[in-house]
Amino acid sequence: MEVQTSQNTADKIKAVSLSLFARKGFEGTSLAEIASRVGIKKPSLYAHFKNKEDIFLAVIDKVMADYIAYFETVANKLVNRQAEEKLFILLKENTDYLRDEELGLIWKRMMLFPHETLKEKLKEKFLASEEKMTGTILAILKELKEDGIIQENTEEVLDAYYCLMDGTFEQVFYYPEIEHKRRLQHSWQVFWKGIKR
Amino acid sequence: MEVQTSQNTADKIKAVSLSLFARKGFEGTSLAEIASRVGIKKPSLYAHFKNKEDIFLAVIDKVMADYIAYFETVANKLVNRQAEEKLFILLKENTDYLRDEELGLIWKRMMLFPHETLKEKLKEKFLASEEKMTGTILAILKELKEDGIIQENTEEVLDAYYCLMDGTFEQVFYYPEIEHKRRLQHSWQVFWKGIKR
DNA sequence: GTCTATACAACGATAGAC
DNA sequence: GTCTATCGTTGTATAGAC
Repeated sequence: MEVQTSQNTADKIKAVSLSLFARKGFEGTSLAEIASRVGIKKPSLYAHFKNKEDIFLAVIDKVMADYIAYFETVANKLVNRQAEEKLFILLKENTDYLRDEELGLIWKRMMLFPHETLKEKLKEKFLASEEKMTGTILAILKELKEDGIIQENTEEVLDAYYCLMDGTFEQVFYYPEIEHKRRLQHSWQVFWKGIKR
Repeated sequence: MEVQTSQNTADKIKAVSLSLFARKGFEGTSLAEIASRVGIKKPSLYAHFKNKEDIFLAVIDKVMADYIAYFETVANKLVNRQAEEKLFILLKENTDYLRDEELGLIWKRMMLFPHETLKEKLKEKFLASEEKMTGTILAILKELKEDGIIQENTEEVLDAYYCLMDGTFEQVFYYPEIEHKRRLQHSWQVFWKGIKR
């Protein structure tokens, strides 16, 4: 196995494109700017990718893979923790990860304004990661219920947790980190009081 | 005062543009398509607006004005209601209004991915409506606190309420109406339990 | 794999006749 | 106020030499 000392051109294209697609969207990003930032001429892009959509899909694949990999490391952080802590860590780590501007932005763009012709492909990829998340959450809720810490109505708790997650996710982009932290803390406290026995 | 029997051309342009900007964004919308849907030729647009940005700003102005007007009618619905109900109605009406696909989409786009050169102008317009909202919420919370119904920590309650609002707003776009209604109900129940004395 | 050169369509915008 | 005609630019994409 060879050691990769530096990014090859295809990877560099993907990295540059991620940044541009995140900030400017699919239509707002031109191949000319991508090529320029990579340091090659426009036609050279076609030696690595079939066309613009092909570049976009490669970027999305990487974003998804990175997110799922990150989720695995978070799941590892949860072992040997109290169930209550697990629920909070899951929430906090998620927003911390997506706070990374470019990652969070492209994630948001994908989910809210998917490019028309790529809608179906994106939805598939997204559903896989969502199922994983729900499985993890449900396991924690089961634990909490068996210990008699939270109420019995799992669906209510799960719906409220996802709403909490979506709300804090949204707010990552409006507010500076320090303010967001306070809002997250407060929202969590109310949520926790709301689901306790 | 004359009675307007049908839309004039400028209004038609704004209506068509709202729909296109909402679904395709600023860059994704072409003047050719706007003109085509209005039923005129491209250069005729310039008899009504200075350029593309000018059309976009006119659309945004209308969206904002409509939203503020709607908020007024909601505020009227609140009188003679219990404070708890007020808080819920405010939440529900807001998502109901933004559920209108085109309105909600362009609102979301504006706030999350404002067009670079229009960022400042949009922010101003948005802040005005947000202040109004916060004022209304705080008045309700004060009422609830004085009656000893909810806890004393107003900042915590306000932060959690906004998170609830942002979360349900986000979910308007993911889930079909019937599922969203259930999620809203559940999230609200947990929130309410969480802020009660 | 990278380049120059170029094709070709679509873009926003303007000129000027009616 | 609407049109035809057209400008200049930029967009994606391809051909073919090195």
